[in-house]
Amino acid sequence: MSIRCRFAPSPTGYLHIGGVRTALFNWLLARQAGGQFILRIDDTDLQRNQDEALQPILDGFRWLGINWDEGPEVGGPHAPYYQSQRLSRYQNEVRRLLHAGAAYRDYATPEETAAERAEAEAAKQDFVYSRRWMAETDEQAQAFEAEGRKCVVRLKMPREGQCSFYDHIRGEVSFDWAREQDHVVQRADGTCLYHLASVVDDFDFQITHVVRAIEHLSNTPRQIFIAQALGYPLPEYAHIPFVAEPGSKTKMSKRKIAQYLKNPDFKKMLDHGMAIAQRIGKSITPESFNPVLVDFYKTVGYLPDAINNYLVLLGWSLDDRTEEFTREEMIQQFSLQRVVKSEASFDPQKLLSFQARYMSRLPVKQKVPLVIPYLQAAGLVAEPIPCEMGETVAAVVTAAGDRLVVAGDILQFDDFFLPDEALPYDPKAFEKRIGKAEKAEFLLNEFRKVLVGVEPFDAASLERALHGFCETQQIQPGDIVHALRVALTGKGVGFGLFDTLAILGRDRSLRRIQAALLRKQSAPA
RNA sequence: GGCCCCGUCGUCUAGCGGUCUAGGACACCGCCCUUUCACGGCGGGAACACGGGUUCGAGUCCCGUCGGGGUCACCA
Repeated sequence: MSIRCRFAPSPTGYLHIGGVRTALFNWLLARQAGGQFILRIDDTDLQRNQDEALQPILDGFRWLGINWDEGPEVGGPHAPYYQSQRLSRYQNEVRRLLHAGAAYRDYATPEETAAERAEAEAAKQDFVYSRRWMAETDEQAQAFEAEGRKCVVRLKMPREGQCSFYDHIRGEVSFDWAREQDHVVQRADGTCLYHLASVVDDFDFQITHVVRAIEHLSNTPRQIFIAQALGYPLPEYAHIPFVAEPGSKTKMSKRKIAQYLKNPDFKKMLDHGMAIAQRIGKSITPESFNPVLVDFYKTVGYLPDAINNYLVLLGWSLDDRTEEFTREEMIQQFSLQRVVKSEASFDPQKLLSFQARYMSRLPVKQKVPLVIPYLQAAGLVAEPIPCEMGETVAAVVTAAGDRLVVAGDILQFDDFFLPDEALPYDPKAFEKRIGKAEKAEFLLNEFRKVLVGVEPFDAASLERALHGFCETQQIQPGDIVHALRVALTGKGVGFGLFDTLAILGRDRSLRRIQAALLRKQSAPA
C-alpha cells in the first residue's frame, strides 16, 4: 500500500516554522514513497473568516515548494478537506460510537464537571469523572432532559489495562487507560471536537502514517480508542520532537516573541528583516512579522531551498557530515529512523548560514529577478524596469557578491539608484573620512581631475589610475580610498571601489565627488 | 502535582560495547588575504548531566538521582 501522509493546520493566519518542519517531514515521506501528501484544514472550532486566515498558510507552503496532492484549492477524491464541512460525517460516527457503547451522552453541566474536577484536585487525586449524569439508555436521557439538561457525548474510556502502540521515533509506548479522561467528542451544540474529527478524517482519507509533533503523543491513546471502537485500522505513528526556542528546550511559540528578543541572534535577524520590510513599505507588527513565521522569510527575500535544507536538519541527519541536500536528495535520503528523539532549538545563525551558502551559489542571472521587486517596492526603480536599469542592477549584484545574503539586502546598495543630488551621507563616515581627514579635500579634488581622463572607464583602468595617482602624490591607497567611497556612496562600507566607480560611470562619479566637496565646504569640520 | 518524553561542544548533530585522548557543521576567538565591508584560507578553545551497577572494556546496556520539556479543555 502506498504511503499517505497529512499535515493538518488550523487556519490561524500564520504559518509557524515548526509546523513547516512537521509538514516537510510528512511531505518528504510521501514523495519518497511515491505516495500522497494531503493538506487538511482543522477548523472544527473557529468561527473566524476562514479564507483570510488560510491563505497565508497555503501561500507559505507554495512558496516553499511543499505541494499537496489533495486539499484546499486542489480538491481530491475525499473532498471536502475542511473539517468544518464534514460535520455530518463526524456526527454519524458519534452515533456509531454510542451504539457500540464506546461513548455515552453526558448531561452534566460544565459547572458540575468543573466542580468534580476541583474536588479531585483539592483531594490531590487524579480526576476521574463519576459518570453521575451519564445516560446510556433513552429513559435515562429523557429523565435528564426533563430537568432541562443538555448533553455532550463523551468517550467511555476503559478504566483498566494499558494502551500500547508502536511509534517510529519512540519505539514501544504505553499508557494506562485509567489515566485517560472520558473526553468529550461532541459538544452540546452538536459540533464535534478535534480528536474525533482527526481520527475519522485520517480513516476517510486513508492516511497510513501520522507524523506529528510530540505534544500529540499523549493524545494518541484516546485516538486509538476511537479508531478501534469504530473498527478503523490504525495508522502508523511517528511523534517527532518539536522545534524549541532559540537557546532553549521550550516549545517555540509565536506568542513569545518579546521573550525571544532577548536572544541576540534572534533579535539581529528580526532587526535585519524589519529594516528591509520598512523600506519596501510593508506594514509590520511583531505578531505578524518575525522569524517564527514563514512569511518573514518570504518578505525579506530568503531562498526556499535554504530554509528547507535548514529545517530538514532540525531533528534529522543523514550521517556525521552531510549537511547539504537538494530537494531530490532530501526526498531520497530522508528516513524516520534517523529522526532524533530530543527537541531541537531553532538557531537563526545556522539558518542564515544556509541562506548565505545557497545565495552565493546562485548565478547573477537568477539573483537579479529576485532583487528587482525590492528596488521597485522601495521606489528606486521604475516598474516595469527599463532595460538599461536592468543592466545596472546586474552590475550591482555582481559587484555585491556575497554581501547579498538575502534578496532584500540589495537595498543596502540603494545609493546606485538614487539621484546624485539626493544622496544621503552617513554622518559618522563623512566626518571621519572627509570632514576631519586633513588631506581628503585636496586628494578628492586632484583625483577628480584624473578621473576625467580615464579611458576606458572600467574597473581595471580605474585601479591603474588610482595606483598611479597614489605614486605621484606619495600616498597610500588607503589615504584616498575611504574618502572616495564616502563621496561616491555616502557610506563608509560597500563593495569594491573600482566597481563602484565603473557602475556609477564618469559623469555621476564626478558629480558626486563635487557634491561631497561642496558639503565639506558648507559644513566645515 | 499525576502521567509521559528527552538529556554528547553555546547551537544542530555523528556515535547503535573496544577503531572515542569523542567526529562534522554553525557560532565564537586568533592569524593570513585585503581600500572598507563581506568572502576565502589556516589555526584554536569548546561536550558525553550526576551516581550506582552489568562487562575484560560504557558516550553507547540497566537502575536511580538531578535537570529540561510536553500533556492533563465542551482548544487544535
